[in-house]
Amino acid sequence: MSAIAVPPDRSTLSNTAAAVLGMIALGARSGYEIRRAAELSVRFFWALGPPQVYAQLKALEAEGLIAGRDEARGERPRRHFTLTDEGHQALRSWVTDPAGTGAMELRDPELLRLFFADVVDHDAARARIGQMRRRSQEALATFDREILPAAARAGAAGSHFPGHVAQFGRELHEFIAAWCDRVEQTLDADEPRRS
Amino acid sequence: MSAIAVPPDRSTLSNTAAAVLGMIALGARSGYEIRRAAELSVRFFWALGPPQVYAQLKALEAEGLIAGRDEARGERPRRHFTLTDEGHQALRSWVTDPAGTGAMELRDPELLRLFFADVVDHDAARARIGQMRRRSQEALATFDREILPAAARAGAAGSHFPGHVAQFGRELHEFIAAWCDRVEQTLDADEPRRS
DNA sequence: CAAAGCATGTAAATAGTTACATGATTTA
DNA sequence: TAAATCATGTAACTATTTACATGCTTTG
Repeated sequence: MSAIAVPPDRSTLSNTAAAVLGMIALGARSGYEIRRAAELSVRFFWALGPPQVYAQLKALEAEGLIAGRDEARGERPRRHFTLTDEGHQALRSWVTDPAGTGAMELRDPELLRLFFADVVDHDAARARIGQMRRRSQEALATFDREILPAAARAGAAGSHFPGHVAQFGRELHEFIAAWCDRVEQTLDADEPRRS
Repeated sequence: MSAIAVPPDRSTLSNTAAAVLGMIALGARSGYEIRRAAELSVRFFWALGPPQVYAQLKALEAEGLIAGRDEARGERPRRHFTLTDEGHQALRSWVTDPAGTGAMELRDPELLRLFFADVVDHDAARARIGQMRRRSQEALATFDREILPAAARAGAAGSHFPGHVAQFGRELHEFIAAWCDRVEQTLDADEPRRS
């Protein structure tokens, strides 16, 4: 009953390390490019902060999974990275690894408020649901405007799964918006809104 | 364009503080009871680790939002808490606060692997999708066996929103499982599995 | 060429997790 | 009464975020 999610020995990549490695495999070269590309793709199911990106680049290079070369412009440092053969192999192993799974973690302040909405009146609760629906509608717009086009570019370059996953994100928010509509109707049925 | 998510001044509760406060409002008395109840309810959209619970209890009591009394048994310490009037008011303000919203954060190692699945062959990718579907099916079983019954108990005691939110969780995993089926079919259409 | 914005990276602070320590209570 | 399990809490560690520092590049 081994409960270890991600062993700290470096034979297996951590998820964050793999995310950085994978972004390079998809064509991002510098830490900055990784950050930008991640904002348009993995961001919605695996956020990466700047320090994590640079820390992982350092560690991955030390392990020989990526090779960096200096591309500084003047005083401004810059490093460009590519995968080594070991890096490609490590990424494939990580994707395949049947032991390498884990729970989906969700963290949503709006659902949290809704959970406790019995302490306020129905109008306030309905306001929360409206807020939650609006948030998903804005997310849908972001997917259509930014994330799906970026995934389409990856698809044109031969990588199809970013598109599948982006589509998942879009449909997830459609599901949430539709759910908000349904609870709101349930609430209205329970206690009709006084017009 | 104030980008501050949760101001550190204590006129507004942090989400985690509110989660603890809310669990007490719903009837949990000790840190331990909060932890147990949280595992059966808010866990799936707002996880709470033990140290966070006890840290928040201390802070909430210092602010006068909860009142604690000693209920030790022998050498073993134990404290039972109830909301003060200020605590009730703070919880209502937090639930209502229109500025108190934030992004839904998702973190899913399985989606992350799927995102990079172009580096492996189709059978390996299909295995990942199968893994993801199975995970949601197990989650569905947990909802049916534990989370929905707990929410029903809360409903019997007069709190209906836990039930709505639990239902959201269940339907979310139904959505995910159905999505897995659909991508798998898309993949099979693209490259029929060699039987 | 000055100002604005883009590109690159890091330090410091915060939040969250893992693992454990230990006393009470139940059960064999 | 010994062993197992339940209940309660904490110390130490790790991950993540916020905010910033700074140098290039473009544009008015």
